[in-house]
Amino acid sequence: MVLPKASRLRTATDFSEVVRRGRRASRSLLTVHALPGAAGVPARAGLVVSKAVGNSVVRHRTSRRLRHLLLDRLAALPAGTRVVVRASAQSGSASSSALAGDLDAALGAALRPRTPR
RNA sequence: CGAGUCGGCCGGACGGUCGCGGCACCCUCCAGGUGUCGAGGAAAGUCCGGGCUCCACAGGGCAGGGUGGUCGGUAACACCGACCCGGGGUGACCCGCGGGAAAGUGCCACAGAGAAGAGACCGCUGCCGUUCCGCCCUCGGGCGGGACAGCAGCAAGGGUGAAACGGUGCGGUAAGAGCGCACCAGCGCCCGGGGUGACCCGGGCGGCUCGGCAAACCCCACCCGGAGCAAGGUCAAGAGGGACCGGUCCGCCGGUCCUGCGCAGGCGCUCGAGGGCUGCCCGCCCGAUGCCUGCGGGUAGACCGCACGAGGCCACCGGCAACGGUGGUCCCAGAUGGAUGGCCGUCGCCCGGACCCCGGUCCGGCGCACAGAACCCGGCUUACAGGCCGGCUCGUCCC
Repeated sequence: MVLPKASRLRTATDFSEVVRRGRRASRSLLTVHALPGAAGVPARAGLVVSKAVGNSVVRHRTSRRLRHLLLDRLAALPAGTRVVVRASAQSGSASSSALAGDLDAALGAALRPRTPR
């Protein structure tokens, strides 16, 4: 999809594990699933952009935008964390800056410990 | 110059910055570095045709499907070219699911009397009768005209319809009719000429005349085996079982190697289960550590296929053309949770508004199409903001 090979989720097992067991946080344009993992391996991420988002051209443009946004943020995540970002139906018509806002907000919420303070 | 017609092409440009994938080289591999390449005319719809792969060979008949003017082009086609025929246009040119309706069956709504060897509603004509009017009269009647009823004849005219069983004229008749004749149209047959052919041109004869739908069944000619790159192949892994080694609290735990899942039921091993050759029949092939069913469990990874090809460009030659031949030259995406990009700026184009000496300036705009390769080619079809170029035709004006 996206990033350097080492930073991608590449198997269906990875995806279903993160989506099922990870912490979830939603904003209007997207949903973030995050699952902490063992230190030592780099953080990895994957995208889910369904047909609801639009036709092939729209889907690819959306995932490219999300990919570049994700790339900037991946280094800041705790090592071993696995993240799945799901684009919502409205994301197809959203600008990059709007996507960035929602991504930051959702990522922050998903990474916060389950019992804050 | 205006109007039109046909065809070809482009489909944002430049810069900054941060990134991704393939290949080559450097480096011991990874990482990293350098260089280089990286979406479309439709990549789309997946509608045809092929290459390629597997099904033993890719067989016969029936069924089924497809194509449908002719001659070419091609690997092939439902595609392309030229031509023929029919229709439209002054013309360039356009349109066409373009074999057979005289082999058979069927259908032809509504309207209409009648819709295929049909029909008689209005109408036209004759005969007979009733009745009315006019005239003549030797008062018995006669002649002429109208209306109505019956019988018979007709199909010219009206009317219905998308379509009504040839058209015009003359003869003919009670009225008419291809009933007869002339010419024309159509159909069939024959002869001559031209063309590879569809077909065209000319002449003669015939009976007079025959409707449309084949994207209704059907008939004729020709073509078609099936599945598809998740094709197909190599390797790894795996549940279970076995052997060995080590540890042990004697329950077991860990490691290495070999094999490549277990259980139940059924059918079979040349007198053959089952499978393959699309369906059926024939014919044929494979076939025993096998096949089928149920239950439980495991693996869902890597590589090859996979990008040098019916390839692009240029020149010359052959051909009206589609296209072919020869020579030169170039290497041009290859991902696999899926690269080919994100953000910013300048310019260009478009839309709206304002100013303004009709051409510019300024401001605003989430305005700049359709759309993203997935085994590869040849087509078709569909979508598309805006723009460029050329051929030809008609009209007008000037030389």
